[in-house]
Amino acid sequence: MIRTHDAGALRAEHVGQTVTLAGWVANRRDHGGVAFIDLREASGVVQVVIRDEAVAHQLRAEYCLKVVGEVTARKEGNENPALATGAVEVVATDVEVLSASAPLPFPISDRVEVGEEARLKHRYLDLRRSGPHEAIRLRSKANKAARDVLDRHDFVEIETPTLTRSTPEGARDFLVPARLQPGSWYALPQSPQLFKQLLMVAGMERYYQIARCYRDEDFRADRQPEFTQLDIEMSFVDQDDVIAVAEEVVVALWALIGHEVATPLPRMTYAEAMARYGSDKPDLRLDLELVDCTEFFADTQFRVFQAPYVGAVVMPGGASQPRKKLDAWQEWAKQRGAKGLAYVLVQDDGTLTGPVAKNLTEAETAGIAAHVGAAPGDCIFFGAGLPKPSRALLGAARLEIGRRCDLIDEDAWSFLWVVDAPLFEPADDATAAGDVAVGSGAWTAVHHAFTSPQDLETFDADPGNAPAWAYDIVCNGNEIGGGSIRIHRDDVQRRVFAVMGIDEAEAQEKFGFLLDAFAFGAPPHGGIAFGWDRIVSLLARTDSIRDVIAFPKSGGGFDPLTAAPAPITAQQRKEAGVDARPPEIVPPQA
RNA sequence: GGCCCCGUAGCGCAGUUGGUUAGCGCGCCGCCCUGUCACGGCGGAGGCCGCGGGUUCGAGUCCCGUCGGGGUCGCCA
Repeated sequence: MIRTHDAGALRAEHVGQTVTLAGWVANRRDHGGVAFIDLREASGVVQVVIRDEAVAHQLRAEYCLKVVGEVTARKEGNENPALATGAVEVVATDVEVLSASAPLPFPISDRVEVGEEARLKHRYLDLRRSGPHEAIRLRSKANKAARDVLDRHDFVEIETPTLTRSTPEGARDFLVPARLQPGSWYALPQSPQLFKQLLMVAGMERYYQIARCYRDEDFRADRQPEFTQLDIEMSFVDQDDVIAVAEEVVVALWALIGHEVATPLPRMTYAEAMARYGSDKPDLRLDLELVDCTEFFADTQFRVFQAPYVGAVVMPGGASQPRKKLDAWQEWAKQRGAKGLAYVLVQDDGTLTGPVAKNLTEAETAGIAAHVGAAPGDCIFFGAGLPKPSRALLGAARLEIGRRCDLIDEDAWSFLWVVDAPLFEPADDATAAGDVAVGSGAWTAVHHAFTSPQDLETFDADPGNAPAWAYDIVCNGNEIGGGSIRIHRDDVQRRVFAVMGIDEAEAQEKFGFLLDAFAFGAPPHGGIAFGWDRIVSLLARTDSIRDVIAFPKSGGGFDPLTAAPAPITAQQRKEAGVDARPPEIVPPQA
């Protein structure tokens, strides 16, 4: 090592020692006859005193230096309590510039706000800043914590292919041309799902992997085209076994930031989550629930409330909102595709006002505040229509109320399992809401096609009401992981495909290798996958998963650092076989 | 794909109703400075106001288009 000591580790006990340090010029204060350099490296910062003006004068920000000098105690009054090393300084006897630095595109300072575009383009500089730097280190610790837990339980870490077969899962595949078979393509895996099930057939019994996954979908705030899952699969287990292991991982992760997670974590059924919170990932830091008013308004004269579902959510103190704000709520609701957001204001004297109030009968007016738990001064928002979209709107309103009224404790950690999700949902979202008859049998898997029904005998008789062995873990309103018990019998798997409209030939074409494997004594198995980027961003308390990815992509899947994706040469095109014409596919005659 | 917001110096931003030479802070360059720690002082350089078109005597400012970024809904098991 070039250095003998870590700069950030120097303390009073080192006084008198001659040390060699190596690091970067974080800051320089040149006084002419004497100059001070804040030397920064991974361990921290220490002040270096340079008395040779000629040496000090040439130094600039982010020069990489080797410094030889003596650790001395700072004179009384010169200590810097803001620095861990603030009691000492290093008086340089020799300064060597290991590497000069060009003027920086942005300051490497924790005090200065820098735009994301600039940061990502020079991410190697951004990562010199303490915040981004620590986030990446925390991620490494999270990886280790998970590995330690799983290793303790005899899990085997196994890598699965990233060049694989395109399979019709949820999202669009990234495709890679196969040079040796022009016209044929690999797909990058959306997750190691099928491989981990094959590993169970292979008798590995307990598998895990910190796995990169690829999905070619449109961008959203916290989405990256490549992202990471902690992927886990176990044989001979039921739902409780998987949940127990997952909870151990969660406990170890949050211990990294000094938070003790109390287990077992609470559980809630999917149906309950939707009914009480209008979400399959309720944020329980917010103590506010939807109230079902369908029965209450069963005989209402108000046409808007003559609907299969009427629900409400209360905004505490919302009655005093100016008209402008109430109008803004309408805009907010319209932006989410709703017609609007009906509301009633409960005045301090208990009377009801607002456009909806005059449409209510005397009995309704008298009872509604008590029914929804509204106090004088509150605002009651209503959603009416089909249950699914109405609850979704109220669920979103609930969160918006939480934000606007500052009802969410940002320091709290709230975990829960959402269990008993339905196996299928109608494929056509227009019919998804419930009271419209769905005739075609066009069902799609809520979780994925390999999730086991809870009742293996009856699930295909009434697909819309068949519960699955599926479970999601939710933290502060974020789904941080999800899993299921899988189907291990090929006859059950074929019946599930049949409900989804995947016929034998298609099943064989897409998943033949999995179905084949299941023919050879496949063990009962199940697992879970954690959204690793999201989890680390929660631990690091960053807003975006980009902050916990070393080299993230910006919008549109563009990498500002390497400028990928980029055009390829004609020669590359030719060699890759990108333009190869596939043989004519003749559609089978019906 | 729909909607909303933002593109002005290396970075962060201001720029009035459309009106002289487009400003501020930081950074950068030069000089000065022996106890600073976001050191300080003096001086200086640096702008296709994202791009293209239009309106106008005149556009950073108004209009249309386009590109880039961010958010949001759709989508993403």
